Amino acid sequence: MEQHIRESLMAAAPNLFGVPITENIIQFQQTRRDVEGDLTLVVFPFVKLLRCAPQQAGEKIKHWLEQNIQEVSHCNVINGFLNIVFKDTYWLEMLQTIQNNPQHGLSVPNSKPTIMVEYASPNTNKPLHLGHLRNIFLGASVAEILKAVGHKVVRTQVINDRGIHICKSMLAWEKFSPLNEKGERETPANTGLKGDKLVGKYYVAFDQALQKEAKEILSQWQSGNFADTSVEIQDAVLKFQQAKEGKDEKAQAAIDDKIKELAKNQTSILQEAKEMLVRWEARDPQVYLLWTTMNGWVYEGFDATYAQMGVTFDKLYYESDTFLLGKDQVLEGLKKGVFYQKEDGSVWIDLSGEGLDEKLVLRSDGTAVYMTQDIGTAIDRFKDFPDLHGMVYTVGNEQDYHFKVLFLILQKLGYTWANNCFHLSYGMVDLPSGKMKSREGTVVDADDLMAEVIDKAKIMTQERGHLDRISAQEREQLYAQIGLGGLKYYLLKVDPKKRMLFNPEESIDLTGNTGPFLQYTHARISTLLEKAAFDLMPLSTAATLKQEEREIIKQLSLFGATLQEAAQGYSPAVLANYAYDLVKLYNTFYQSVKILVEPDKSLRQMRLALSAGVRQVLATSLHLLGVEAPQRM
RNA sequence: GGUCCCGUAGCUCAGCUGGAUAGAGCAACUGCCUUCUAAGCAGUAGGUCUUUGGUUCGAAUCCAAACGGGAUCACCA
Repeated sequence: MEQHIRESLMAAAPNLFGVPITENIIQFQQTRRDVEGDLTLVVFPFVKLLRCAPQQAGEKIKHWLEQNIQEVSHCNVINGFLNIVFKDTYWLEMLQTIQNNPQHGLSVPNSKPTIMVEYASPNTNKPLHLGHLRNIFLGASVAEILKAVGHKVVRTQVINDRGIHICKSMLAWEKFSPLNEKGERETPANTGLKGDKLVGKYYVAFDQALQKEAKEILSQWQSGNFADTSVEIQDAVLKFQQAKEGKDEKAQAAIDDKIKELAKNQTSILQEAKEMLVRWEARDPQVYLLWTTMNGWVYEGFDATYAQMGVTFDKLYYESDTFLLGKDQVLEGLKKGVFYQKEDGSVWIDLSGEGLDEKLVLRSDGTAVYMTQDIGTAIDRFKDFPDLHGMVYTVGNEQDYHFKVLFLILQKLGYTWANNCFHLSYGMVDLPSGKMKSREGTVVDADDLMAEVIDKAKIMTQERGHLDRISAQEREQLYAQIGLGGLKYYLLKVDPKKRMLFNPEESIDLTGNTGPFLQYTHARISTLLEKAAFDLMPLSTAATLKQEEREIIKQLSLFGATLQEAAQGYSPAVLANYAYDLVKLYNTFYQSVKILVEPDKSLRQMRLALSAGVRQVLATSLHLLGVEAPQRM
């Protein structure tokens, strides 16, 4: 409609104003809520052109609109704003169109290029936590949104299944696991523990042992005992200790940390873990068996968590398969002059021209670093999926710099698709008590949180729900839908790039801007339509619309554009806020108007159609957010 | 210190491709269930949009600086 008015106005401009106008003069915006109108044209840009007061210019356009645009009922000009009111028939036809199209707002599936969306990407040494939840819900939702606007989507994750941190839990399990009466070490089967939890337990055990040993070494150093320490380390420690003299508290603490780091490196347990990594890289059968076994436990645990979360993946990448990738590309890039080599053999890229630093891409011993691997993996993915057009990496904002560099390197290597790669960077999740720190035990476990939220939903639903016609089994399902729906919505309604506060109490709230609030409205409309035995039928276009009703149709008509905006900005929050606004409008309507008991048949039918439209768009929105839409609650 | 992100009501957040009197929710207070689900609705109260300059007919929105919070600057991943 905007486009229609814009084009007509531009075509008429030479006659109407005596001069042609450009597109950017015609600026539309949403009409203020306290003013009559469905669409507002900003008059100011015309003022200069026409050399008259805003009021005059507005009146002129107003008359033209009223006479030449069929859908316009009337207009008013206030303070340089031209508010256009459309005819009721225009809105009723809009409602009819929405009603006839169950795909309203969505694009044709697979009509746009393939995008790979990466999210989750956990380490296999500990269970998933709250931070992962934000990551996963975000990535999963963005994948759905991209699909809805027509992209083909490949959902993927990289499983960080190798490295020193994995060896730590393996080693600790070998060293510290008690034996049962059959002489077996602890397993998920003989302890009943979830696999990822069991492995995580030993990762913690490793850290405790490491801290303990490091502490002993530190106290030896403090008392001047360097018997078990090499001369180089001793020198370094002494140097640091001297450097502390005369520094402020903060600087001293920083130096202490460095000394502690040295002590940790001296521990026998860390040495053992490093040796284990070497043996893993040499494919030592014993270590490999241990590795496969323990990772297997973790995968079983993760699968259970993902199932509870309701997320899936189309393709998995394992770091153990990909960690050697990228070296060839780096060497090739070296030939092409993209990279350069230092005397010690290490390979670097100079990004100072782009305002960044120099960055290492290959160690002097020829082994790969994180960046090397990511270069290789990205290129590999485009080989795996020849029709791939771009990628979305859902990774925390502490890696902003890394991805900036990665995309630049890929560009410089000549991969044009690098321009279609996007780092979906999201802020950290804070707790009211501050930052989550695994060492201080303030990490919120994903499984625990989901269970808690479902439990709370159960209690609250039993208090106020309408459960009489729901079977016991369906009730359990409903509690999970409400609990998880609330949690997902809570994490997704905030702009991804912003750091957010996780308040455990608010996350399971049912009132206000919450998941259950949206679900409730969906359930309420569902039972309403069921009771009315609602069926689609042509609407009478003769009805007069109340303000509440036209507001809703207007909002429904914006769904497609909102979806595009959410896709473009990779922001489920945009969609969440849209859905919330829609629900608020509907609830106002619902409370102020009779529907089922409305005696006028065509009015009743129109209001039911309106309700059905809201339910349809709401259900779609919730689905795109990964939130389930219950029929009753 | 360099670079990047953030700063809006007591709290959590919208609004940010410049436009009218800056919006929600929570918390507080007042009403509304003998009528379709009150997990709802209507209302009251709460703001120098961190500060200072600049651009503009017009700035929460754009630019610059300052202040405050965070991240990041490894031959770690």
